[in-house]
Amino acid sequence: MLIIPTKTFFNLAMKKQERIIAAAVDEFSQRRFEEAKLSNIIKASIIPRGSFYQYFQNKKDLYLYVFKIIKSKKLEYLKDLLTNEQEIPFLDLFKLLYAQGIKFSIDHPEYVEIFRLFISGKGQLYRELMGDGLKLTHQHYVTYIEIDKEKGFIRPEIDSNILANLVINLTTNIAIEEFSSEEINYDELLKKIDSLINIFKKGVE
Amino acid sequence: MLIIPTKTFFNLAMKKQERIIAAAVDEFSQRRFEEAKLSNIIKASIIPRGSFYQYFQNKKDLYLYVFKIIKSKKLEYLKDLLTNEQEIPFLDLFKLLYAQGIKFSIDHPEYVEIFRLFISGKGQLYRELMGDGLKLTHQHYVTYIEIDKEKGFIRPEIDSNILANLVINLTTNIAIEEFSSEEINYDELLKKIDSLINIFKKGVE
DNA sequence: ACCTCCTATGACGACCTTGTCACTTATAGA
DNA sequence: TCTATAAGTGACAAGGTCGTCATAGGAGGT
Repeated sequence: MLIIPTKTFFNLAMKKQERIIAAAVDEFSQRRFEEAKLSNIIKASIIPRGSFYQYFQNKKDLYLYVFKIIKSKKLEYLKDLLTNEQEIPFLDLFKLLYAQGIKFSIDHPEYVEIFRLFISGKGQLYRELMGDGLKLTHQHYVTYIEIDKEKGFIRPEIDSNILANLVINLTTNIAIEEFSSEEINYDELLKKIDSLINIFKKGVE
Repeated sequence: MLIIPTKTFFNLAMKKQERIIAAAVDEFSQRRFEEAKLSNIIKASIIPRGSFYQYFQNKKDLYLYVFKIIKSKKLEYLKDLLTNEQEIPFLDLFKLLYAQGIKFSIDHPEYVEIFRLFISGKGQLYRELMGDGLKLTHQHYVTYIEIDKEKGFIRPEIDSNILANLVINLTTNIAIEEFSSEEINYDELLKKIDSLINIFKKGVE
């Protein structure tokens, strides 16, 4: 999955590179990959069609590059948590991850939109890029959950797989549904998350 | 949102009508509306291009008709529950709805696939067809939850909106993720649902 | 046999997309 | 100033889409 914009692309003036990427982000956040129009990107970044093909092999190449940028930006938000050095209980760790995810959404709504379109596509690209990524995350979570069970933080009857699924589903779906469109207040969001996590912790009854 | 295949369509021999719908279901379950190709449907149902436009105004018309069929079939599975005459507690009602939803998924995987593509599209069509449908469901659920709170089935501190969201998210997403691809055992599924509902009821701690 | 109404048919126009290619311009070093 | 290398350029081919239209076919009534 090597992503190679041409050497030519990197030789370009920074402003030009940025203009192209910005145009691509704009287009890809409005239309999923298959429907996104290179013509729009070209128009918006004011480069001739021919030039584009000197920077990237094709539309997909550009998409992958944009995706790579997004991925690394998101990682910056999560990297401290992902190691879980302090062995935080699973649900608390999840709360933090969730909160960081939301922070990311607020800072970069277009990126989130691209990701949302990507996720919901479930097309060939999805399988290509995500591969077993989600399965790994799932396994990861299951491990944390099992550890929590041993420590007595989580009841042993709970099905680890189902809980992990639930939680993954939350991050990929609810976060977006709930928080992307309307005007957003970070502190209020944190309260919502608390509320949500509490449902999981104590149950509703 | 009137859907009108032509009178001509209904005059057609039943077999022919079914052939066309089957081809449409097949195509629309593989590609979302925008990407679905009329050419494929025409090829698969072995009718000339010109004929198609005597049965339906256009691609969208056909899609709407297919969608209408799916909707009514799904309603058959849920109709007894939706009235909630016996005033079943919310989470138990939800369990039943969920189970019926899964039964539907098993019986009509192609329909589910069409619906999944539709949901994930979030395009213009989505807004047109769903309108405030989901918001109504949400409000519906919130009402049930509040009733349960009064009855003491649900703790009053629980945020009704968040719980309703969570539950809606489950029906539209997890059911599909979890249960569509692999070989399926209905009884085992029911156990899984129980397990899931129990997380909500009792919490994980 | 004729006339009317409904259905069948596929070539075609209009449109749009991606990627190519032959050609031009600019830059930088000798 | 000359030359080599890099970047700029847009018309165009190839391929695909949807929806139309002019014409053909068939069934039934008079």
